[in-house]
Parts: sequence; C-alpha cells; structure tokens
Amino acid sequence: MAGKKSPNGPGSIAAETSSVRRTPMREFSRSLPMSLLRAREAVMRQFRPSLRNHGLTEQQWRILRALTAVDAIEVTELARVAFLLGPSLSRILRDLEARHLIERRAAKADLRRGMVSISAKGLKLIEAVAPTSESIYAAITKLYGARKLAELQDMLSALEDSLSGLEVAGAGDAEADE
Amino acid sequence: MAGKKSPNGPGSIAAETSSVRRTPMREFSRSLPMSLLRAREAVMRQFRPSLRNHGLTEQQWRILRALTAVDAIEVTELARVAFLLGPSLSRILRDLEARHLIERRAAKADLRRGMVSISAKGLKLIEAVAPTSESIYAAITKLYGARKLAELQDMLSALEDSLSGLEVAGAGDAEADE
DNA sequence: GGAAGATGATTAACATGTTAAGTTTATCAG
DNA sequence: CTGATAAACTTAACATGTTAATCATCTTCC
Repeated sequence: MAGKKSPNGPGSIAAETSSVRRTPMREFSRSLPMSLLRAREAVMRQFRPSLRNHGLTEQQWRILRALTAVDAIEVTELARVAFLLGPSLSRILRDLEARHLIERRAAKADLRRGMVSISAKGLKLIEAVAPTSESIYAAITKLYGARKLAELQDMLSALEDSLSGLEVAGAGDAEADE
Repeated sequence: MAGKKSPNGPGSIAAETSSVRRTPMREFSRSLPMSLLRAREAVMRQFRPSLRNHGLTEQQWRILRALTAVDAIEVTELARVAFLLGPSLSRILRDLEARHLIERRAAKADLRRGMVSISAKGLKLIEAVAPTSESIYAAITKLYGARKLAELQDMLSALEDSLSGLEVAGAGDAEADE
C-alpha cells in the first residue's frame, strides 16, 4: 500500500537494456530540481486531503492564510507573499470573492491598486482547517526532527540567496527548431 | 532590476495595520512547503530560459532526459522516474510523438503497455541542450558549494523517507461547505 | 493640460497538476 | 469459453503555472 512497487518481474524490458546510451550527465533522480520537487510533493501529499475536504486547493489556502496576518493587502504584495504569479492570483481571487471568502476594494489614492482582505466567512473557514493543518505539521516536525527541520530551512534559504544574484544565462542560446 | 523592491513608501496601508488578526500559526513564509517551493523556483528560474529557447518545457525535458538513460521504458515506469502523473505524461507523450522526438510501440507480451523510446531527433535535441544545462548546474554547485549541495540532497531524501510511512490524515475531516 | 511612457491588474492562450471516469486488454473464476 | 475483475493507459474537467498581450490609471515632460 504505502510504497511504490517495483515491477521488475516478468518482461521488464527496460531493466535489461540499461547500458545503451550513456550521455555524460548527472544521474537524473538526484538532480537538485527533482530532489526539491519530490521532497515538496512528499510534504504536500500530507496536507492536500484535509484541504480538499474543506473545498480548498493548496493555493487558495496559501492566499487565505496570508490574509489572516494583515488587515488588508495590495494584490501585488499578496502575490509576493503567497508566491503566486499575477495571473494565477487574479483567477483565484475572482473565485474566492465569488465564494464570499474574501473582500476587495480599490485603493483610495490609486485606483489601479486593489486591496484584498479576508471575510468573516473566510476567517471561519481558516479556523476550521487550521487545527488539522497544525497537527500534520507537528507530526512532520516530530518525525523529521525539529532541529533538522530548522537546519533544512536554513539551507533552503541559503540556496535562494546564492541564486538570487545569478544572471539567467542561455537567454540567447539557440532558437526553437520550428 | 535584480531585487524586488518593497513599496513601503506612500500609502502602504497593509504595513500600518499589522497587529489586527493574530491566528496562532507558524509564520507563513517559513513553512516547509513554501521554503521548498521557493528554493525550487529559484533553481528552475535558471534553467527555464535555456529550455525555452530549445522549445522545451521543464517536464518535456525531464521526459527526454529520462529516456536517454534507457533503450525503451514502459509508460508507467517513465511516470515514476520523471515524477509525473499519468494524465500529464499521456498529454506530453502525445505532443512529443507528434514532434517526432520520441517513438512508441505496444509491448509484445501485453498490448496494454506502451513502450517509449527517444528518437534520433530527440537525442540530437538533448545533446544541443545538455551543455548549457550542465553549465548552469555547475555554476549553481560552485555558488552554493558542492559539499553543501550534497548535504542538502541528503536531507531532502531523508525528509522523503520520514514521510513515506505517514498515513494521510484528515481524510474524514469535514465536508466542503457547499 | 495633454500625449507618451510607466505601473497595477486582468485577460488570453497554452502546458501541466490533480482527481474522476472511460477504454482497451489481461487475468481469473466457474 | 464467458462474464467479472483488475491493470494500464487515456480522456475529461477543472485549477494553476507561465508568458504575452491588453486595459485602466498614473506620472512625466513639454
């Protein structure tokens, strides 16, 4: 049930012919992006069912969660805090507003800016989800170790910092072969 | 250009009213899922432009990359290796096949199973992208430190292992309020 | 003060993530 | 051999990621 089974039994063609093409590359499964992706998925797999039972996606939860910390916030700031791109945020806010979980108004001084805040209904929903969410987080912390978890987050943060100054290379690499 | 600016200047309404609702929760930006998401995005941001210049998305690249290591592989195995869900993989394979970057055939012993392999054109594309990709990876390794990078991957792997035995809780938590 | 350019937000278009349902082929009980 | 069950994909439907284009408002400069 828990682990993925390895179908190496009958007719596993791929396993028999594993020394054919050897491009000199890092092993695929240990590349940094894959490691980060798998780790994150392992974590989110724990949270998704609970969120889903409350009718929320991960991103919708992130937004409501961020809104509980402030009275109101500009859309752009919210995108930064919840780590969502503008277009995604626009769509989600439209949906959350239709469900009366948030409220919107235009900023007085600049009509381009939209101010967003969580509604009473939204707060109530948050309070309904939070206990389970915190419980899961506590279980993860206990399993992995609080100290190790803090260390991991420090290393992730350091990784972000390391890359923040990197100019995106290959911007004139080659053209798509169309 | 490089850093995000913090518009704390005129009319920053959110910043002034920061002590209103205080749900007793972890600080949002330091939650584990967010840390992992941001770190991964910081890494992928380096690769995406180069891939894009070759007409590939991140996932398409993962698939072709995985295919270079084997002669042929079953779809299910490919999904596991490239860490994609079945439906995503189906769509991408359809597209890659239409572009003649991969080849497909049915397994002789079991017509339900599809065997996938990379084409000559696909290999050529891989070889065109690989140098830039490796160069970027090397730059990241140098910036962050090879030792630290290995340590980070070990910790990520350990995190996966820790969570692999966790039963997904909250599966009967509550119903969506519709 | 009005046109040009900058900024905040949304919309458009396409690709993927995610869960559920459908299709085809195997396997198995009777 | 046939109907039921399972397995391997594939499709469907909806939500988000990603980049480009559009819209509305603001700022600037002449």
